Amino acid sequence: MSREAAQGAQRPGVDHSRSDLEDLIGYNLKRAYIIVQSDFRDALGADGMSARVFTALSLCVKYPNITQSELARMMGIERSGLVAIVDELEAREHLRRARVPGDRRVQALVPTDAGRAAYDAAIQAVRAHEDRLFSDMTSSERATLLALLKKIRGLEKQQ
Amino acid sequence: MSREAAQGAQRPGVDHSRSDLEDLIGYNLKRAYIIVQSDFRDALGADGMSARVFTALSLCVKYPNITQSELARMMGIERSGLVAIVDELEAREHLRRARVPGDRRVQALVPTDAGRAAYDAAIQAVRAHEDRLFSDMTSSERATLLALLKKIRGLEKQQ
DNA sequence: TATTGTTATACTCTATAACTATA
DNA sequence: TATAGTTATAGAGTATAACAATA
Repeated sequence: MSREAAQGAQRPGVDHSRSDLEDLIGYNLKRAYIIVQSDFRDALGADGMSARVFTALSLCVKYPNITQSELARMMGIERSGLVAIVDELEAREHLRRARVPGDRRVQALVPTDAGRAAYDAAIQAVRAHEDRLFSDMTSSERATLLALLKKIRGLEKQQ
Repeated sequence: MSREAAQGAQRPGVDHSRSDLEDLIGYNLKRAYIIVQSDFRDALGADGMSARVFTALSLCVKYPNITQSELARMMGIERSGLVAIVDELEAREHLRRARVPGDRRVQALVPTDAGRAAYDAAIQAVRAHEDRLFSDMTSSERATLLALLKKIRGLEKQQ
């Protein structure tokens, strides 16, 4: 007899097969997030970019000459936390910190050709990872999920 | 003129208003997760339980006499990581480690009356937090989101 | 005074490896 | 040999506070 069955037997008539947790969006969001992030890591390999480095590179490619402060704000992290991310991308020679004429406080982030190529390869790998992981979900389900997640993102309180 | 507009002007005809990231489930999942977890923390207060401690207590209440190994497996974390969680719950006097007759290696986790009361209060606070945070979403949208997140949870590769 | 990038530091969460006591 | 709980340790990822350079 399994432990679960043994526990259930302690309180007859009560369904122990589902926890309160299973009804919580936060709990399900966390568990789903862990699965997807784990698969992302596997897909990009041992020396691949982490999700946050990939995100930073994506935004630098999309918005060349973005400043670190702007990038941090877009990513929802502190400026201080971005330093190590930019350091890594610079060490990989995917971008460089460029001085901006007119404001010597600012560092513009400029992707290199190698950085753009690395991003193109990475985004293909990431799309392949999602296509494979979510192959049991229909396009409609994926679109619905995306829309609902964006709705949650819209609920964020502005600070 | 905004920076985004300035950047868009650099490559006419290309829509820079949306990043590749916005189409990725993983990215949206992460951003949504951060918002919900942050609101969870605010809702439970400065000396409230963290999400993982709340989860552990929930499972202990639901499955009294669960072992630490079983609880770790249910939570998807290592046994070693559970020690600090159980330590905290024991320090709060929400549960106790009980010796099990017949196998002296095992510690059964038994919620106290105070633990059950604390859980009842916490689950109410958590439900209130989700009801408030997701008040712009219909019951149908929330149910759909839950179902899709559970579908992702079902994709986890078994180790 | 305010902002940009940076450093120092600490905290949370997690994992791996090794240990002990039991089985 | 294998398992349950534990400890030591390290690595992400994050935040806060303070600083120098610059505006």
